[in-house]
Formats: sequence, C-alpha cells, structure tokens
Amino acid sequence: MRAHDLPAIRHLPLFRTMLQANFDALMHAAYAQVFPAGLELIRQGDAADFLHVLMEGGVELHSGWADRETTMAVVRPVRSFILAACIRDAPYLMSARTIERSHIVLIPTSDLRATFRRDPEFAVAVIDELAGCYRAVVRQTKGLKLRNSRERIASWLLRQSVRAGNAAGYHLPIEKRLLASYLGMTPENLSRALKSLEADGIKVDGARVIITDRARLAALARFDPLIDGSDSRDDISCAAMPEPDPDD
Amino acid sequence: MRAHDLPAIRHLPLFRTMLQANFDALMHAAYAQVFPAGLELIRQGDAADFLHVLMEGGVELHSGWADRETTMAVVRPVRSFILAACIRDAPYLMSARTIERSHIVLIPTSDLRATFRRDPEFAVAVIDELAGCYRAVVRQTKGLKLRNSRERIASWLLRQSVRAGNAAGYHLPIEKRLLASYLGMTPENLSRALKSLEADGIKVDGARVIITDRARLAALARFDPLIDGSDSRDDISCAAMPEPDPDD
DNA sequence: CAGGTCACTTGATGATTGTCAATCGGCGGG
DNA sequence: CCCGCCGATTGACAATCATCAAGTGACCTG
Repeated sequence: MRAHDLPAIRHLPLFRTMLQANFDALMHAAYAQVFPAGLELIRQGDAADFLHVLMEGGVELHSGWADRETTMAVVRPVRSFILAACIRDAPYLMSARTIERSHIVLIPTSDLRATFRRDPEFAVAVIDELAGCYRAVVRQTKGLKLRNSRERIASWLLRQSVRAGNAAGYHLPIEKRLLASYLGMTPENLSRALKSLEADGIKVDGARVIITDRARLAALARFDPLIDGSDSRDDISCAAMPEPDPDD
Repeated sequence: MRAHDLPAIRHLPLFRTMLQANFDALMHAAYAQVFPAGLELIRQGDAADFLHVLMEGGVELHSGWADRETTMAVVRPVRSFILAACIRDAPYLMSARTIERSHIVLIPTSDLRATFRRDPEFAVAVIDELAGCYRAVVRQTKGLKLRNSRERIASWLLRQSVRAGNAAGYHLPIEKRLLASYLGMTPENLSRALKSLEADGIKVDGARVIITDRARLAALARFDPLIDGSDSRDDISCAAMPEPDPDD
C-alpha cells in the first residue's frame, strides 16, 4: 500500500472515528492492488470477501438480469463500496468493473465484521454510512419512479453543476452510455433528450456541458432536496452513491 | 402499550439482542397509539422524531414529487419503519399513511440514538437491519430498471406465492392501485397486464390469484435470487421491505 | 498512415406505457 | 333500501421510450 493511502482511508467518515489500534489492525490485513481499465472486479452473486476502497480511478457498479444490464452507480475516489454485502456476509447484488486504471484497497470482510463488534465508534460509523447509503438509493428510486427521462437528465445535469460549485459549465465525468444506463434509459434516448433540452437551458458539445438558462432548467427539473439532495454529512461513501463526481 | 406489544417488539431482530435494561428504558420512553385508516402519519420532509413500529394494521410508505406520487413500500406487522431517517436525524424521504386501522408504537429518536451508542449489541443489530434494508431497495431498483411491467408483475406474483408457502392460490394483500404504484405503473396498465398474463399461467378474479401454470409464469418472470430473494435472515424489518405480506 | 473499434448520433419504426373518459360493481352511510 | 363513493376495468388515443439500422468521428493499434 502506498504511503498516502492510509491517511486518505483514515480520513473517510467510515474510518475516521475508530480506535487507532483497530484501524491499524484492519489495514494490516488489507492490501492494495492496481487494476487496468475495463476489468471485472466483482461479479454479482459471488460471496462478499472484501470491502473495496477506491483510492484512484473509477468503478462502475452494475447489475444484470436475463440479457439486460444496468448501471447502478459510478464510484469515484476516495470511497468504499459494497459495504452492505460485506456486513451481511451475503452475495453481492451488484457487479463492479473498473472504468479506468484504478488503485483499490481490499479489506477482508471477516476482519471488518470482527472490528465493528469490538469498536463501538466504528459501529456507529458503519451505522451512519449504511443509513446514508440506504437513503441515497431511496432517492434514486424516487427519481426513477417519479420523473420521466427528460426530468431525470435535467436534474442530474443540475446536480452536477451544484457539485462543481454551481459552475455554469463543466465536463461530464462519465461516458454518456454509462449515464444513460444509470438514468434508466438507452443511449439513443439520452442523446435525443439532450438535444431537445437545448431548448430548455443547456448546451452540450461532446462531454462539455454549459448551462445557458439555469432558471429554465431548474423549472423543468423541479429540484427537490428529498430527491436531489445529499444528507450533507461531509461525505457519504458506500456502495451506491448515485452521483459520480465533481469535475473541472 | 398493550401487554403483548413488548414481547413482540423484543422479538424483532432489531431489538432481540440488546441488553434488557436498555430495552426497558427505550420502551419506557416509547408510547403506543392507534390510528384510523387513511391517516397521514408522516409527511416527507418532516424531521424524524420517532422510530415507528407497526404492531397491527398496515402502512403505506409513499413519496411525492411535483404532482405525482408513488408507493415505495407497504409495511405489515410486526415491523419497524423509517429507521434510517431516525438514525441520521434527517428529514424523512418518504411519507407514511395507514391503509387500515393500525396500532403503532413510537420510539423517540433521541433515545434510539443514545442507545446504540451505549449498547454494542444493539449497534450490531442496527447495522444488520440497515444493511438488509439497503439491499432490499437495491433489489427493488434492479427490478425497476431491468424488468418491464409484465415481468415485474409476474415476479411479484411468484414471490407472493412463495411467501404463502408456495401456494398455488392466494389473495392479494393490498389494493391493486397500491400494487400498481409500487411496481411503477398505472392501475390501468396493471389491470391490462394481469389480464394478458392469463395466457401465461395465472388466473385473477378480484383479489383472488391462482397460479395455473407455475413453470410458464416462472419462465416469464425469470426468478433471480439477486432480485427476488431476501437475505434470509429470519426476518428483516425496516423502512422499505419491498414485499407486502404473506397471505392466507 | 491505414484500418478497426467504439462511442455517439440520427432517422425510421414499433412496442410499451400513460392519459382521458366512461362504465361496472361492491360497500358503507344516510 | 337506495344512493354515492371509490376502486377496478375497458376502450380509444397519445406520449414516451426502445429497437434496428446506418453513418460519423475520435482514438488506438498495427
């Protein structure tokens, strides 16, 4: 593991409050690894052996059924993912693949489970983390069921802008096909919807997005803290943070 | 609170393992109440003051946005709901209304949060509960994104049958309009889909469902443990158990 | 530098799903 | 007992969204 990995992990809300000794023990059992882009890290249905912490790069969490596939989340550094499966010692519900060359730290689940039984502070951190993850997926589900594709796109674009510090312009942090799948639509539909949204306050050129009429876009998206907000703890990391990442 | 309420609550996985003294204290701060059918218990956006435990009756968890509404879950006794919001001390993401006259026990969130910080066994139970809830919503999301409405209905009907002990016939435990909303479709669509599914192994008459060709229905639903399963702990109770309840 | 791959786009078409309106039928209250 | 309410159903229609096919352009590789 690289020298600066440990402090970065320790700084995560999940690991920030636990006893140093327990943290050290956990990290001692862990090991770091580098994966190329496009590698399948986890296959849904497999036993949850390791809690993953993404230090660098990007990971797509996705699920398949029959011959279909959908993107459940895109994870960006520094974040842990698939905590819930680890805790329940249950099969992964999602697969994971790198979308870029990625540095990942793997923490054996057995150590993890032993630790939160011994360290009450860690247990509280796990509780907080899981509650945050749960609420994130609930938000995602609400968005899927209550909004149509145009509204989902509009609100996602707006959220991205907020994450970029209310910037009017930014770059899409992920490929459009991933975004489409994440938003529950086909790439074709996304492409057309983006074009049609140019009448409603955005301009898209490749990965470059410019919000030309924030008010108009906001009116369409009907931004709602109970869907689009985050629980505004410093940071919530886990399995399914719906939003990818800020951007330049 | 009624005499048999306490043992029933104590028997829940969430409360089963904690210290008796802590349980007693928690229950001392709690109080029971009876609500008529159709009453709005919780409005999304409100502060989470109480963990709710449904002892008797039925509760719909739903969410609204703009002028639309959707059913997120139907809770049946004995189960707690909206744990995550309580723990995070954050606004409810869902509303709750009784669908029948209901007995509900209300546990102040402040006591709750104080207790899992003191009682490691309770903390572990909360972790387990939240992880289960998280995974339940992930399953729900997968179903929504990967299956079309016919497939969602078919798999739901099959799941209900499994819950009823692989019974060929059973009664729908909830109104069809609720089911439709839960499954992410309109009542009209559900009605038509049910009729069309009569060519695929079911027979529906009012609330009565009979599975006439299990194999055929299963082929359509393509039952998948990673969507349709439950984590097969005894019981997982929480905010968003997607499935309603067994039935006669 | 040529060839190939892949993401993205665009057009044409069809399937799925939602909306609106009308009707039926059970159930409870007056 | 009858009326009114509400959920469920049905039909006609419209909107949304997916599929199929073809074409473009960027990027990587040989």
